[in-house]
Amino acid sequence: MVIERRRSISSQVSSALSERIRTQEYASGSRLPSESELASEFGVSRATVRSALSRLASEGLVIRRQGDGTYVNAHIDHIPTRMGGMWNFIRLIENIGRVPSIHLLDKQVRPASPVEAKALDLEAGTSVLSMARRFCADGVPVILAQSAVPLELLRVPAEECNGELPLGDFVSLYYKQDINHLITYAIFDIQAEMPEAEIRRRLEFDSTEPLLRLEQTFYDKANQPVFYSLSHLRDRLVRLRLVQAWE
Amino acid sequence: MVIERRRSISSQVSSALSERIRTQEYASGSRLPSESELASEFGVSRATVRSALSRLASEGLVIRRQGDGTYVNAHIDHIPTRMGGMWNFIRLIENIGRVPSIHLLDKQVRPASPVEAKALDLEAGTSVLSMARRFCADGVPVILAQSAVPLELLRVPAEECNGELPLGDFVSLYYKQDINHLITYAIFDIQAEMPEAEIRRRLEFDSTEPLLRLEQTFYDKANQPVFYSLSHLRDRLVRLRLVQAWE
DNA sequence: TAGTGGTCTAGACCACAAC
DNA sequence: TTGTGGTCTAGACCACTAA
Repeated sequence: MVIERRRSISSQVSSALSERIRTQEYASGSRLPSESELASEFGVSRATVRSALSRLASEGLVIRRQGDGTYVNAHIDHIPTRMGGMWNFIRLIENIGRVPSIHLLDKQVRPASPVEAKALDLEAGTSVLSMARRFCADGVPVILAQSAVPLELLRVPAEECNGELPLGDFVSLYYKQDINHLITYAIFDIQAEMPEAEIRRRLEFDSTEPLLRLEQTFYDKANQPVFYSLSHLRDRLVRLRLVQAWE
Repeated sequence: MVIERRRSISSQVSSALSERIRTQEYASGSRLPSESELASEFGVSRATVRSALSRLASEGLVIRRQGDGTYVNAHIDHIPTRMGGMWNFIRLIENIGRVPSIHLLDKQVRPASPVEAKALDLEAGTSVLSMARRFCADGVPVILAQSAVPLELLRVPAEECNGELPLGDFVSLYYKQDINHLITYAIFDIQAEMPEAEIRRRLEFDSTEPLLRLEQTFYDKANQPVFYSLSHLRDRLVRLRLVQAWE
């Protein structure tokens, strides 16, 4: 592994390790080299290796046992969504082994609705870029997302924004700041809901099955909301699964 | 703060800091003392303070800004559930400002159902302690939980287990190992569901509102499942909200 | 420019599990 | 007993923000 200067060393080490797990170089359930060995191999301090391993452990990818060793978590192989993958619908769909696609149903600049204004901490009537998007798995509609972005945060005109990009790309391309430097945390609200006719129509199904209603608000470092989205998921088709690791 | 030897120093520091936030000693939105100042005050190294602050940041309780300072997250005041609080129904109910109570509806030792056997990685027909429990908020039923524990993990006879204890207490009292040393991670599966008549009856409501269906499996350090639970939440009454902090 | 948080190091000691 | 991960320190330097 070539150490670059741009990214932090511990982040590069953790990427390298998770890559080895992905490629089965460290087989599922097997024990990793000890922290000291990894430190020698990468030419970094043990503290740096520990920082990298902590990240993997918090994702549930490895399990650390004092006095014993660090092991690849065998159960996690089949878990599609780690904590934090909840906002990433593309990954959610890929994780069930389907090919994801995004279709823009509607895009307009309009005054924020009362709910959006409250969530985004805007004056009533402030303009937002509103988009309705449909996520499909192998062409089957599975998620409907209605999102709102404060116009003032965009560095390009709303007309030039491609509404069929994943959230990460969208933010990287059109926001005034990079997503990694922009978003620090998000709040999710999960409910079960019987969808209205309009939502059923847009998801192209007509049964009476309830949907997962997922409300998401993303905040930046200044603790200002920068993205709001209300989504409906056909949870029979795309599963919402999370991993929670203790410390 | 008196430093004890039992708990780790960083854990004690993080408890002390979150207590100060709770009591408004550090007001909502205000800046905390710098890491160096906190290190001097507690008489520990800056690295230890950083470790404590990292925990709070991952819970979304504080926001750290390089070159600026560490701030109490003002938005989090109204967020009832941090990531990881999902398994704690008592806290979920307290967080909406209600008084929680647990009622045992059913308790028996029986062979694991196929679903339970699969989740708990048991041979078909292995005995489990099965409990049906109802959680109330101010006396109103809001959550129904059906749990299964492998009998062999208990250090007391099933008859002596009090079924009206929160999960943490239950594990502490009756499992062969302490919960903090036992459970390392959990997997959650969330769906929306129209409840069967039996579930509606036990939750004492009769409308056609859909419920959140929450499937939880807890794993120990040896990566063995130790607790399985299938719950139904009246999400109109008790909200499922999560905070996800980036690194 | 001063002060903040972010990263990294080298070394020490401890708690714990396997042998 | 040996080797593992868990904790902590003191110090250094960097990246960034605010004044």
